[in-house]
Amino acid sequence: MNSALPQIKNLSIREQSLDTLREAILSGELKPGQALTETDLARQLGVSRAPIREALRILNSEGLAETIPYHGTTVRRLTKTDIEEIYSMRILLETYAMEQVIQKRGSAELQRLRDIVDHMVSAGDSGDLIAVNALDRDFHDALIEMSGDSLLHSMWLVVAMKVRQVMALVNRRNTDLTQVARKHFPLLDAMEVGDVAGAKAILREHIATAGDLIAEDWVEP
Amino acid sequence: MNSALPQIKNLSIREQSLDTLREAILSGELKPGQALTETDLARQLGVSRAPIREALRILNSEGLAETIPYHGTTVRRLTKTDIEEIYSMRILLETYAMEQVIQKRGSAELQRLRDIVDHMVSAGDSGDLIAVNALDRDFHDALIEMSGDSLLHSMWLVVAMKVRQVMALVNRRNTDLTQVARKHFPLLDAMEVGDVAGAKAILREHIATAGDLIAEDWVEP
DNA sequence: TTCTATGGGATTGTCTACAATCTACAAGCG
DNA sequence: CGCTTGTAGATTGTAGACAATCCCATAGAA
Repeated sequence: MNSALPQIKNLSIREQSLDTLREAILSGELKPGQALTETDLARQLGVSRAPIREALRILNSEGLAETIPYHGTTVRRLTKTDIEEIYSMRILLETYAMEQVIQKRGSAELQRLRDIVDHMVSAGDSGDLIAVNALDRDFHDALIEMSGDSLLHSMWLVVAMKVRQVMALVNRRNTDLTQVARKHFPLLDAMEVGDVAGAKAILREHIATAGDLIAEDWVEP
Repeated sequence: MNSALPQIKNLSIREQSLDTLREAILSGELKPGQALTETDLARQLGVSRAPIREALRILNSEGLAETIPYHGTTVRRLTKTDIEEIYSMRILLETYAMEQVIQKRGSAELQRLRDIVDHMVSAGDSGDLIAVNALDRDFHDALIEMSGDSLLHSMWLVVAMKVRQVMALVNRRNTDLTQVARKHFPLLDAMEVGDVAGAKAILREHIATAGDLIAEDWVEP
């Protein structure tokens, strides 16, 4: 049978709640320190507390929420140190992934990355900040995914979520969008010729710069 | 007040269940693939299903269990690829931690590590396999902890759990205990003189060897 | 005034019952 | 005989009620 019908997915209320809450946290809609009261959330989403509680337990172990027994759950606060640690971890995980990718020497992989960067440049030239950010995420996600390491991937998900949250919370200074995207080209070139050390250095600097800019003017409430 | 009384901790049933189940998985008592039926677990532990469910959700996001909707939860299976990825991640996280520790140049830190190794050597000479393993864990945990990076620490916990599980499941060949402990000395020496590259190489080889031995004769059920 | 109980209100923790869904196997149909 | 369809049993998913705990304001005593 060759059906073109779309998959019907009946996600549990727990999963839907989890997705909703996580998205709200990562987009900055729910701010650090904000209370996540089970009863309120249940009422707002029109469900009972049970699935909400299970979703909160998951957010807890993902490091996005924090629960004090009999007191309440809140969106986890982010200190300047947290930001620095997040970006250090990014460097560690991404440079490792990149090394794996380079050693595979797959031309298809590199082409995929080039395509993403090309799109990013276009978006940058048209001043589409949202698209640039989305494609930048795609680029780094692709790098991890192409490493083929599923444990790395699962750990990356945790870090990438925190990165998204930080990006959503920071007052983004007017960066030169046309430049941001083009910064990826030297990286691609180094990867192309199999220059592991060079590529790692570029990537490290690339991420560290972004992290420093954010950590620099990070204000905690 | 300077009381020597032990802390009274009123852990929730969820936490107690979580600890119990996690310990059972990590010790190999609950084997990969084994069913974790909520009703059964609740009956065995003498509690209701609600806290059990929450504990299972946590085990899921820790990667120790796997749930198929309306079908059941099982202890996550471990493939040979999983083992390799776990040990690769160990190398990545531990070498990073070590670099941070070396750059701190703290003599207290190094002394603490030396103490652990000394104890390990004693335990090895008396043929106490359990103690050697525990102290080896202590050594690597200490390394991570001394890095002072809390994000690194939280990610390490996940990996360290998997390592424990793997160690518990593998048929340990008769390794020379008196040798195992002493292998740590070159590492300490390199750290002492601030030889980052050397120390990293030793540590990498140290972990990779252990991982290869296990991955080599890994049999999946 | 300052310290110490004590009560109220809010929140989470737990339990039980019921609903929804899945798998496997058997019954019906061509 | 082969395929579809229905049904039973097991398991998870959800709901709502009740219990336990914590924080804070408030009243009272030294």
